[in-house]
Amino acid sequence: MDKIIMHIDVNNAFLSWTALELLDKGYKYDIRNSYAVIGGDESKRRGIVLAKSNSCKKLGIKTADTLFEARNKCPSLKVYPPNYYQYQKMSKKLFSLLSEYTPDIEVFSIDECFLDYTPIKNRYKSELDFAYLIKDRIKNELGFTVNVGISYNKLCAKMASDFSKPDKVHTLYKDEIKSKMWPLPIDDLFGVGKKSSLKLKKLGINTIGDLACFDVAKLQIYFKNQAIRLINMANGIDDDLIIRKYSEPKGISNETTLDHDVVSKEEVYKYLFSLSELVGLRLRKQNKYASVIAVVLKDKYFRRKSHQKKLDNATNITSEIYEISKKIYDEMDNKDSIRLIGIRLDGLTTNTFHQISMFENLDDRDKDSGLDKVVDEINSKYGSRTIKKAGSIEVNKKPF
DNA sequence: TCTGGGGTCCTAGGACCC
DNA sequence: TCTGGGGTCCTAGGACCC
Repeated sequence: MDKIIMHIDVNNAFLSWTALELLDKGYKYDIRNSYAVIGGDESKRRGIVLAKSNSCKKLGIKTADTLFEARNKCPSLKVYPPNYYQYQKMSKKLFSLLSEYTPDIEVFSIDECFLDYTPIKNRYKSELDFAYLIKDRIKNELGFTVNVGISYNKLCAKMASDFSKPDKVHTLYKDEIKSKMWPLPIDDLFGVGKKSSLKLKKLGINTIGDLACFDVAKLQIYFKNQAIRLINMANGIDDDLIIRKYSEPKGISNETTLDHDVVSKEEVYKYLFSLSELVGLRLRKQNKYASVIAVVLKDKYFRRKSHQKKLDNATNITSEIYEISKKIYDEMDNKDSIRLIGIRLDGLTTNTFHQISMFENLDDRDKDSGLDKVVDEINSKYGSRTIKKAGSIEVNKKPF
């Protein structure tokens, strides 16, 4: 018997959640009903659209547009800054409301999740009944709207929740694939982005239905191993049915766009130090160690470059992360002035297989590890970044 | 005042080993 | 004189997602 999977997706999440925050603070009107977007800080060169109201959408404003573009499309546009603490708070409220019904929930992002309805289906009249129940409860109790997609696998549930918005429940059963999904433009298929859609259109594939019926062998010439997966998806076939209640992160990264392009090595080092602190703290919070450290750069031409190093011994010590990332940066021999810099930790393990090397001073390592612990404790007690080590600069305020 | 930040997965090529 | 091939690990970059 098929499973019944639901996908719950908050409509204009960041905008809705900021709207609620403002109403709470006594704002007289609801920014959801106006020409408003949530956008980054232009003076810090982060001026893009993170979320938009429905009226803005109608004018053609898209997520990730520059605010400059957005204002061209809508001169009376109002821009509000994101508040990630608020978003986290609302996200928690949403998922805890849903958890009242079942533990079988996979959090997919801050504003989306999958829910396995199969084990609880006998408690309700129908899946539609249940979907409307949770949708309306969220609207009435939490104050924002969601879309709910119902299907027999995650892919199709997600496709369904995207059909028409806001505040809607949609189904996409097997016998509805042809009528509801095939007419959609190929760009609407989950996993098909700009590059792939361009390639597909050159092959005459313009709708999901076109792809569903396309010759596999011919598609393989252009998409190699991805061809079968693509055609399967267009036919609503997705073997990933597992609801992952919690999945271990594969990597931890922090990156920051600099408010001006930077060439000086000393300045780069300062950013690397702050980033090391950030990723190190997050790593230690999870009781993990990293065995790969990568430094990521974006130059003024928006070209991304990265360099990584596999460590003999996994680490979670800020000073080690810093020293290694400095070395990696030096090896990159970067000559361009850079716009963004980041550190990514990969190959996360729960223990460090530390081998004593001849040149290593274990006392130092213990000292550094102890220092991290003290700093972490004080920061968690009195608010993050109460303590900053010398030379550290503010790089990021996001709590996640 | 033009273009974020945090992720995952895939691919291709090189090194190295047997 | 000609010139294996399979497997694994590592790295850099690309594509895509929210």
